[in-house]
Amino acid sequence: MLDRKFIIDNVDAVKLNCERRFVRADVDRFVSLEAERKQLQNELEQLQSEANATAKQIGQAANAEERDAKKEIGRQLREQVDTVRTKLDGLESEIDAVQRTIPNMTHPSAPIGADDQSNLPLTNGKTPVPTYDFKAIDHVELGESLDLIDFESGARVAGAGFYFLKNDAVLLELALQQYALELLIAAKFIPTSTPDLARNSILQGTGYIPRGNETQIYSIDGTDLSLVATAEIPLGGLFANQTVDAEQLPLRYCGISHCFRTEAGAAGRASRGLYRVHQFTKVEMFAFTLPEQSESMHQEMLEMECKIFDGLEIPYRVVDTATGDLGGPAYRKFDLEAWMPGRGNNGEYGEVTSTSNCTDYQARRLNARYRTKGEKGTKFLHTLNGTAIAISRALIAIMEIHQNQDKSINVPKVLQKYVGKKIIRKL
RNA sequence: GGAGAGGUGGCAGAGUGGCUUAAUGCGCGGGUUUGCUAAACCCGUGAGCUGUCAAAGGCUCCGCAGGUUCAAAUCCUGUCCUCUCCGCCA
Repeated sequence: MLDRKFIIDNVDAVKLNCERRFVRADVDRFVSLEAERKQLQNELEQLQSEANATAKQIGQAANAEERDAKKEIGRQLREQVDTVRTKLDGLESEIDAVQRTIPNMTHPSAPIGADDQSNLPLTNGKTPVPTYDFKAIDHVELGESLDLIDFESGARVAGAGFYFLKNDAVLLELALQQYALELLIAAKFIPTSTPDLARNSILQGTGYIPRGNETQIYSIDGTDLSLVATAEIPLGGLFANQTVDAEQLPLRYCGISHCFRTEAGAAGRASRGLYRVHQFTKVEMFAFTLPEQSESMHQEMLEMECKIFDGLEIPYRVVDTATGDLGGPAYRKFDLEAWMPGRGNNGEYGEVTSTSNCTDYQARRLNARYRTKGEKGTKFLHTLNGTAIAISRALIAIMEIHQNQDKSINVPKVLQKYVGKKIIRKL
């Protein structure tokens, strides 16, 4: 969330930002509630101060009479304190609710627009979009033909949106993780394998909403836990309520996790096959930085994503995400959209990675701070996340881009040593 | 899963209802002494919020959340975590 003082001091900028992001947030209400809160807070502290002083006098009182008299005063003061505190608590949760609806500020260069139609294409990957002298087919058909993906059994076992990977698809899944991890480790990212479940407080801290109608999250009944939608959640939780020394920054992590998403309401041709599923495996990058480091870290993550997909010989474009398409915590977001020849009628770009700079918005809610040597106090970290490789979507791109007329698939050179073959053919 | 012990500042560690303004030590910062280093000595040193030109001051925080009380690190309840033992288990 945004800093309260910042909102008060920059009401117009915050309102304009909400408009540009097409978010409805009652900033005026926030301002008036916050003013009310401050006044109540002062009142409360005044009463507490008096009550504390009275309590102290009782301990030092000379005789029982005096003590009893003071006790009565103390009792009354505490009653008033309770009354004010109850009011304040109510106000506090109201303010918090409004504050949560206010999104992060936006990078001045981010394109302004309501949805992904306004995303601004920036660059293209090294691999050109290929032309085929045959009718390219989609990964669902390829997967069926080569016995790589079993959607029917997935549906029978766990419902629509689940699938079995089989045969060489399993090797590809592992190969992609290994490949990405090697690049990441070389770039000083600390590899982790994260919990697939997390406490709801961590979900909330990261900006995910565990329950409610539009939740993307599966929660575990009877517990305080949810299945994670991305390793961003446990990795963000690494420094929840922690303070790190500034010298240690930036801290680069990557995490392998399963990702679980309810995808309520999403369906249709664009979500066919592996594109929108309830479970997939992902290697995620996550970084904690000083404020002045976050922009360059964002570029670094973007470059890593490009490197990974250039290495896989997949054509893609980089887009700068439009204001209306940004998630609440993101200050700026870049997506890689891979060319998927089997998508749509004659191929379409489909999102394969995404990297966000959340500045201090996420850290404030997580209460993740840093301390600078020689300076008093602590400040909020900046957090960034980025997809290194989301297996399901990467598989779509690989299968569809590297397909041959006979429905075989060429294994990208960088993966051959893991898969143990150069081409995947019908058995 | 069962039984027990515990969680206090950056670290160690005292504190069983009011004299706690959380002792003391280490660490850290500054200073004095001093060929240099070391040592000794002196001073300072938790966080958040509020307040101010700056301060002083006030409030909150002893894992977390509640409760009892005029008053809670201290008593009670719940919860999380750690350790020991037992059980189960890849």
